[in-house]
Amino acid sequence: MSEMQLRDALDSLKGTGVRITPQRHAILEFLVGSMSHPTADDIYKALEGKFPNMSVATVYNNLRVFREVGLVKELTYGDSSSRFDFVTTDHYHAICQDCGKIVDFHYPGLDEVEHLASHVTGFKVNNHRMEVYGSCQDCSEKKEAH
Amino acid sequence: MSEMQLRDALDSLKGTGVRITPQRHAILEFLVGSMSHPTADDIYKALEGKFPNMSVATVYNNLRVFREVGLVKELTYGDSSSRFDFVTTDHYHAICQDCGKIVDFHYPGLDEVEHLASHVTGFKVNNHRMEVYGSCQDCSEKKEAH
DNA sequence: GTCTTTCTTTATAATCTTTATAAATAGTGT
DNA sequence: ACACTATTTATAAAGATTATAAAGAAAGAC
Repeated sequence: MSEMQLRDALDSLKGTGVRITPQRHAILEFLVGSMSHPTADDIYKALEGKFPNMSVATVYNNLRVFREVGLVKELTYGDSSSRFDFVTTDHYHAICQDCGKIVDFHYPGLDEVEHLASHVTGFKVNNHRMEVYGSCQDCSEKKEAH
Repeated sequence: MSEMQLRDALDSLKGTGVRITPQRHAILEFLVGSMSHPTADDIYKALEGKFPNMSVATVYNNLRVFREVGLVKELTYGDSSSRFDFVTTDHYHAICQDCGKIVDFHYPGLDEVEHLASHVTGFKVNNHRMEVYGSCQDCSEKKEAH
């Protein structure tokens, strides 16, 4: 199924006139297969084996291209570096403040919030972002055991 | 009324054993009076006149102290630098993707989301974050006029 | 298949934000 | 006013991201 996602992504790139290079292919493939919301550097390191000469700039450039086309979302938390998430279906993130783990979860409709916000602020609202913060199961258990 | 907020904030600092220096006073005062969600550099520049010798590190250090005490929230969006928001009542942000303007708006309860997330992921959820993105009134009008 | 054009990659340096360090300075309670 | 300790300052360092220019590779035309 993730192969289908990858193929769709590649088609979508072709449709917008973006060239498909081996590096782009590999970055997309890694993102689709990754459940871990990697940083640019994670991706760079992960592909070092396959592309020993690849530049960090290439990773950043292509992540920007993917973001502009809408294939990838950039997540910015408190920590220093952005994380990147392949856009599949709408989901939100639960983030552990102790170990940094990120877990996806679904929630039906926050459209109402968009409508209210639009009404109150006069904005034309396109999308929104939401996360919940706390301690994941492992970390809460560790804390309870002192 | 913002004087009251400032006094409360200073009291709250004293209560936690944090010393009140002229720099801290000024940074808090600026944050309370500012509706613009400034960056650390904005604050630094704004106080240059009053404190010609103040170091950037002082601004960062104190913003961290304020954040740890809970007086200030750090907002990280896609752009390079964090913004800082004096915590008053719970509110959310609408962010213009064209001009960067940030407008506050209130929304009753997203507690339900926290509960669901907690149930689905096993997290102990402490808090959440939400923003809506779009075009502010000025920018949408400009776009319609071609 | 080859050519040509244009986009992309690479390597490197530069920029910008944020943090670390150590010495000098200033709050706070007594 | 004194002493203790936190804070500020100045500076340097770290880390992430972007800019630049030359070399290399996609994609379509022939």
